[in-house]
Amino acid sequence: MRSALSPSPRPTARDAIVDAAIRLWSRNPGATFSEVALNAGVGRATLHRHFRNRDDLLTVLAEICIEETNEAVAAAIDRSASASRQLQRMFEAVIPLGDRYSFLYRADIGDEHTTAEYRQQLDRVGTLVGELKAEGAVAADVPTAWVVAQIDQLIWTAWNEVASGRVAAADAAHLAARTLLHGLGKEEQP
Amino acid sequence: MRSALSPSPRPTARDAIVDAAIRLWSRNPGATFSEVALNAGVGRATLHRHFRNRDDLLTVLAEICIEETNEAVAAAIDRSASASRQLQRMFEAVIPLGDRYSFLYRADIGDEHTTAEYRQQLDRVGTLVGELKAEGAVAADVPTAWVVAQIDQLIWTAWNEVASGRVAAADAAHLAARTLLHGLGKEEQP
DNA sequence: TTCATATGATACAAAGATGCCTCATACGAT
DNA sequence: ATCGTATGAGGCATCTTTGTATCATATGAA
Repeated sequence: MRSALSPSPRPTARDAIVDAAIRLWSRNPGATFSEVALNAGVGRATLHRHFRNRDDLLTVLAEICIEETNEAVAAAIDRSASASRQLQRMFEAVIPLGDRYSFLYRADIGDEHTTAEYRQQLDRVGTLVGELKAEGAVAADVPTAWVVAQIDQLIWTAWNEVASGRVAAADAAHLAARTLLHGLGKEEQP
Repeated sequence: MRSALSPSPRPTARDAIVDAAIRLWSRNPGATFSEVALNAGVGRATLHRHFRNRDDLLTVLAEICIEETNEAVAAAIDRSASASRQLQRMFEAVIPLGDRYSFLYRADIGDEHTTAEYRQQLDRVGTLVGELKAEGAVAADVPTAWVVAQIDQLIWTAWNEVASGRVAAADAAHLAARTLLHGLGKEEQP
């Protein structure tokens, strides 16, 4: 009998499927189950054994994404630092993840639990925005929802520009933070 | 015989299809041809008479979008004004169009001509960015590609925030321009 | 009225995706 | 070595979508 600590007996197949699905659906959201199985190097039957249907797999992917993002953010954030510093660290931690999870932007997740967790992530960003405002880094008259939307978009835009080679990976996080806080005009205090 | 000026004899059906497809695919990009036909109030056969297949319809929609966007921008831009002013006017003109054409963001257009025209639109924005830099409204050290990407994203983000009621429609364009040029930090010169 | 054309309803075949099943096999734990 | 389990290959029935064709009808122009 296997240890109670590893609920999945042979995780290789499952992991291969998850990886293949992420890789494949990033380029083609309509890729079929057969293609995913082929790309994962497993039989289509095996895929159905692990994931009942498309939505099931998609939900699992979304939850993995959310979990990994939470971990990355938690590891990067230093709550004793200034809010601006936290913002910068968050950009650094999350932008590289865009590579793995950009496809979720086009997919629509039906699962309630997943969407709830996503909303919770946005809420946490909202809290950070509140701190940014309190700190004076963000103007109080700007709607918080607008700032949150900008942060969200900046992450994907930054990843996209890095992925297409138009912006250096090392610059992305700083560029994103600068864009949000100071805009792209000439800096008054260099 | 019909006038040579109107190549489409009875434009109502075609227009109804286009409208329905835009409306439907905005919410569900995977909506079927039958659904589009039903929603347009025409038979599925009629739909096939006007558009050979899905890609055909999608390409036409994309071209309509590009055309309308070009017209809106052309009508709004006053080339004798400052680049900053032109940017603001462009935001004003284009943000409301997001309502009609947001679904194109998730669709992938295979048609070469269409993608070429889209790239051309981005090039025009790039030119405007060049003028913004020359004018000193945008810092010279920021990659032009980054600025273009920001403008592109701002349009959709702005529309989305307006559509969801979190930001007033009247504020959107100004907020977008401010975000891009000055960021969301406290303004040094109020 | 008469005629051409667009349309709606319907049917049909082809293709693809999906979900489920079976069976022989390879692998790991014991 | 043995046993249990996951897997791969393949088959199969079903469902949906798609593209096409047919035919009767409505509409608009002459």
